[in-house]
Amino acid sequence: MSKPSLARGTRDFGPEQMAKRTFIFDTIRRSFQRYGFLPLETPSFENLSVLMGKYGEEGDQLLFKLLNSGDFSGKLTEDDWKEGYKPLTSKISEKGLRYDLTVPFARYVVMNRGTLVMPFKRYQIQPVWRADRPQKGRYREFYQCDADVVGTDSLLCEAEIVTLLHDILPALGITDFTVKINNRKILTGIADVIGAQGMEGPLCVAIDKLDKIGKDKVVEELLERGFSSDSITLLDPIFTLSGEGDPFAELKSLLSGSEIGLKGIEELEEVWVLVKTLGLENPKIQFDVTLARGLSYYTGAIFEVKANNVQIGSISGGGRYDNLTGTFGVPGISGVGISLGVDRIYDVMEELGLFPESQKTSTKVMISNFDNDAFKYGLSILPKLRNAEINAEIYPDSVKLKKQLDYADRKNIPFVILIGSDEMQSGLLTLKNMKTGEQHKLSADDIITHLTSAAL
RNA sequence: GAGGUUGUAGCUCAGUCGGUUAGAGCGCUAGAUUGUGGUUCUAGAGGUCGCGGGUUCGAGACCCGUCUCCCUCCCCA
Repeated sequence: MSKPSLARGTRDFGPEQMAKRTFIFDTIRRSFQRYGFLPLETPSFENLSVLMGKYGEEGDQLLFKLLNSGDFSGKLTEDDWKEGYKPLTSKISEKGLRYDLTVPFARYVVMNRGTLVMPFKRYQIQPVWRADRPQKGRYREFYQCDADVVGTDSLLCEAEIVTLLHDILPALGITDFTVKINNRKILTGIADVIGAQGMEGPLCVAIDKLDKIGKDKVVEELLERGFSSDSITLLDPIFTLSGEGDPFAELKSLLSGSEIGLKGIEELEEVWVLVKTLGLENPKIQFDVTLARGLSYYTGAIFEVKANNVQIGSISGGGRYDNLTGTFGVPGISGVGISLGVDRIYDVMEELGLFPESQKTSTKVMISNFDNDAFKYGLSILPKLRNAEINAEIYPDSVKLKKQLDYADRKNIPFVILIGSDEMQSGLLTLKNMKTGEQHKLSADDIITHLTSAAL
């Protein structure tokens, strides 16, 4: 017999936490629905052939792989062991836990493309798993809330993602946030212009750290990653490019030699215009050339949302992927989406004290259990309360009143009905208000009326 | 995956240089109070000192391994 323990990076959610989490889920779901997204659920695990290769090399490593069931090692040879763990893994594992909701969604779209109404807008709220090393705000099991549109190139989708975020976050009480936006095409353009074609991958990784480690360290890293010093010199104006003034105009002259780079800027300008047309006042959006995001499938706009004044990573991220379904044999379906991290949003709200008070009350009234006769009498009252839509319970054991009231107190139950011989004889039950301590003798019907109208 | 750090009662934590029976606060249980919660008082229960090995006459403390928490890198929600 060993002490029970939680698997690394996982958590239980007690009743109190669940009340808060449900609040977050409900708020997000309501906004998704208001924008016309339809619900979808996909399995917790998928064939590895679906998941592998979609998140870069790093991502493949972070996939939780499921060991084949049964005699998974029966057909292995000595050589299989000697080849190392990577080839071995593919021989003993064919399935893995989902890493995000976007790839399973792409799989779903491909498999159902004949029946879907295009453009298809879906939302999906489910847990995902990553074999990461846990840290503050980083878990191995966490929920994502995704909303994606596939089957249209319209930049309205990007603009609607911006307004959607401005709907959800303030509804949760998070008012101080920044939606950072960039475009992969701009990053590609930069790589072209500085003579490092095709190297936007490593360029992104390094440039992404600018605000964290500073220009000098970024330059250092770029040199290590094989960029020539000429290229880095050409990159210089990018470093000094700030969100102020008209960064687009500045960038345009820098990228004048790159068709794709200019396209990226054009797209972003269009998004800005659409956001304004949609009537969003004081949009908290910021163009950030250094925003890169590692996920390899993004091709257009990329988003990241940061809650300000808290030490927690981004609470949301997303972007446009032109060819995600291409890897499943169906090219030409463009999609764009956003993913919100409930667990990080929870941490942010906890840190800022944003959860509304008194969500705790679940039972409104408890019937006491004085003795066997009173218990039976109470059982006849209980369904009347419930039929009147009042959350009610009866104490199951005939123990001392002290204990029963203590139970009600600790469970935050605002009212208790006391039933003894007097009450049974007269039919007038004692209703006790746990907050004020007041008691009144009332008929069962009057109690129902009173509880239905009571503010609590 | 690399580095650092933590682990003692349900919770938060003391525990000196390696030395007798490992402590406190909070919580929990019971009573003071035979039909009344929160406050108060009294009593009580509760420990494989993360786990495994080692050094020692003797280990909660020292050494090695391992797991876990938290942190940095990498990457991400």
